[in-house]
Amino acid sequence: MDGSTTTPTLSDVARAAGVSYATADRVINKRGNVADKSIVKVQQAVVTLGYVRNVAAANLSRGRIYRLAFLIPNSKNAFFDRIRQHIAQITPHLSGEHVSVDVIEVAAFAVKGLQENISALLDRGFDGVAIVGLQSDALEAPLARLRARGVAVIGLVSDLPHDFRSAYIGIDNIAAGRTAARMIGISHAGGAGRVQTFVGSLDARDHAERLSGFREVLATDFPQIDLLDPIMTKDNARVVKTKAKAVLAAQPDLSALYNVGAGNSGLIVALAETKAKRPFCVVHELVAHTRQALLDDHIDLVIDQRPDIEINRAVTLLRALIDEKAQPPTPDLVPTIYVRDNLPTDKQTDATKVKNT
Amino acid sequence: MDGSTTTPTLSDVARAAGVSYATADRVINKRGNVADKSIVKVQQAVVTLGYVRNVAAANLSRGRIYRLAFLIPNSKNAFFDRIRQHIAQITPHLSGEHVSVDVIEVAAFAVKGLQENISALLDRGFDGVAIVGLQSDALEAPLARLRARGVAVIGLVSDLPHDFRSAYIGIDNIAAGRTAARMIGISHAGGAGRVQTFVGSLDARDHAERLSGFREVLATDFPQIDLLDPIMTKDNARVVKTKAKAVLAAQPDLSALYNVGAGNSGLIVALAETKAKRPFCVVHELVAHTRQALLDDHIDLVIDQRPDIEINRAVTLLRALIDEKAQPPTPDLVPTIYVRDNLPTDKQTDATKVKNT
DNA sequence: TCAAAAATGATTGACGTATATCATTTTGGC
DNA sequence: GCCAAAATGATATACGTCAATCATTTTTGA
Repeated sequence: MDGSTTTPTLSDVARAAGVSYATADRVINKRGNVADKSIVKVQQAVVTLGYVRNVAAANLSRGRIYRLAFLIPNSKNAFFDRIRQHIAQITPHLSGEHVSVDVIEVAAFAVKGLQENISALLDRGFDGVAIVGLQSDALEAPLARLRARGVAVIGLVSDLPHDFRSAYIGIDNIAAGRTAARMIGISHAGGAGRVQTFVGSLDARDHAERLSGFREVLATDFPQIDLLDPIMTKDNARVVKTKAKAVLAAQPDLSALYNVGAGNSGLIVALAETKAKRPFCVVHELVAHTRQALLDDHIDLVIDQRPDIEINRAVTLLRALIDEKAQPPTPDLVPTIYVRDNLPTDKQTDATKVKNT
Repeated sequence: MDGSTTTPTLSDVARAAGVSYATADRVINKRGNVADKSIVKVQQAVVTLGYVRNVAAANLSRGRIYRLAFLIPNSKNAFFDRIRQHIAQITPHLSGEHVSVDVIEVAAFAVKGLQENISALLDRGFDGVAIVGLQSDALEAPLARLRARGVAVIGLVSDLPHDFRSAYIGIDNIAAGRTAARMIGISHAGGAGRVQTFVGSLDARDHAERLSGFREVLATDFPQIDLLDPIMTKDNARVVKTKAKAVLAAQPDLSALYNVGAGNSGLIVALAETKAKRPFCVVHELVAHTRQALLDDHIDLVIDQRPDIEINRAVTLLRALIDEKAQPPTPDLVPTIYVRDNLPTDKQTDATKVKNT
């Protein structure tokens, strides 16, 4: 419809600007030694022609590969396993597009360790880095140095100090907490109730945010539901199990239960071993055992952040940042609610492929 | 870690196979006039070297652009508006990657019209087509002809006859119906109830599937909830409104309501105008008015299929099919549950961008 | 005004593939 | 063992960009 005008090349730009190809190239690639007026002429030609450089050709020429790094906590927890696994799965496909991905394991939740790992990235020649972050001033200096070298930096799952990264990819944890509360509210059908929450640590920003969102909605929209003080678990499954068993025994009229953090395997065991009718249960992150618990009817709801999608986004975004290219509008990441009926197929066990007939 | 072995080129393959570049090329691009033993030698070299052709270089060389078409019903409904809008938004970004997208409007739900539109694609030189399909034998012949020309064909949102497309991108509608039932069940907190469903037409495969999934779960897991016979609406908002008002008046003890199909704007008006305590309401597809209805507390849940994600997938998948390239493992599309607390930002009104600092 | 410095132009060879041409070698049929 | 047909090799150009070199022109400043 709009005429098949071929996309303009840098030669076209040079011609339109009335300069040589060499000069246009010097402007585009910021090689210096160009008069200001030439720069202006080229820039104008770029906008009037709508020139956008052919990244494929550019990469072909310079033999570029995108060197990416992911800093992931070394927690042996199922959620991060899922992340690591997904990265491993896409790596071979990415190498076909000339992007290499290194996963760097970081001591979990240790500011110092993360800080050192970030500093250690400096001379490794990465083009972009995605970091499962922490909110700490101590990270600002190393991040600033990294970015000064031209490395693209984004926060993943858990954010970094805002001014020291280009973007954050992850869900809104306040919204996640609010969603949990909404669902628990719905499950009470207007009746009264009593809810117990489990929290890893309130120093973890995501936990604190979820809990505050949860409280908000419960207080505002479901005042007839009592909220007990949260139980601290350090995200440890054994702790969760012990404390959950104690609570279930002590509070037989508990109507709902929300685990803000990790350690769900302990919770699931505790619930499975309870004879009495169990409370309505909401947890976070779909992994093998929470999936199974949904199917076994030991829990009711899983709120998931779809880390696989987050990782794909991170790769795409880092590439765009490295190429200094605009991103197309991207569907939002939202806290995803799973019940036993809308589960994705289990990729680990079940290898469903697209049929290429 | 694994040594920075450069990716092998076709010249490497030729050398390893002991043939000339020209012959290797003849094999790779199926130009014919090659002895069988040469074909074998080249193919072996390909696997031992792990050669994968550099698509970027190939496209650069042949100046290829991917010509894609989307066949979308011309329904003036908000859901398809959303699809059209998303396509329009990504089009400029895609053209930067040498893919052109044409949207072709098709008379809604008319087999004949769809059939003719598919036939009309034959000589338009498309490389790939995504079709919001119908299950009808009448489509088989034109689809077969299209694919015989080497055009990649996939079903979108609503599937095509299975053997005549390479893949289907859309949600599992049985799962969607089951999910609706699960949520309605939860909202009853074990109590009894009575549910009214609204259906556009049982000839529409997606509606029929949703309803059957819905029935299944309700019968199995929530037998104490009565399911009334579905009300037919032809997906017409006015019809929905009239019938909804009638039902709400006649059945004051209705505990839940599920609209399987379209016409939600009518339903929302009917609910807004009802004085009595309204039943628990579940509908499909997040658009401006269902979003607003969630916020206004006129409905409780929206089950969405995230058409924007589906479209992105369609584009990616078509490209992979055209290039005869393997797809990386892709996160599943699942029916997404929205409450008022986990809504995505509204792209229409609210332009949140990634900050590039 | 002249030399030095700065800017510009012209040109070239990669990168990996597609595609074409033409010459040469091998094969098959009789 | 000869000829046509089939297969193969050798080679060139193009795609759009990057990166480099060298020659030439323009500007600057004392």
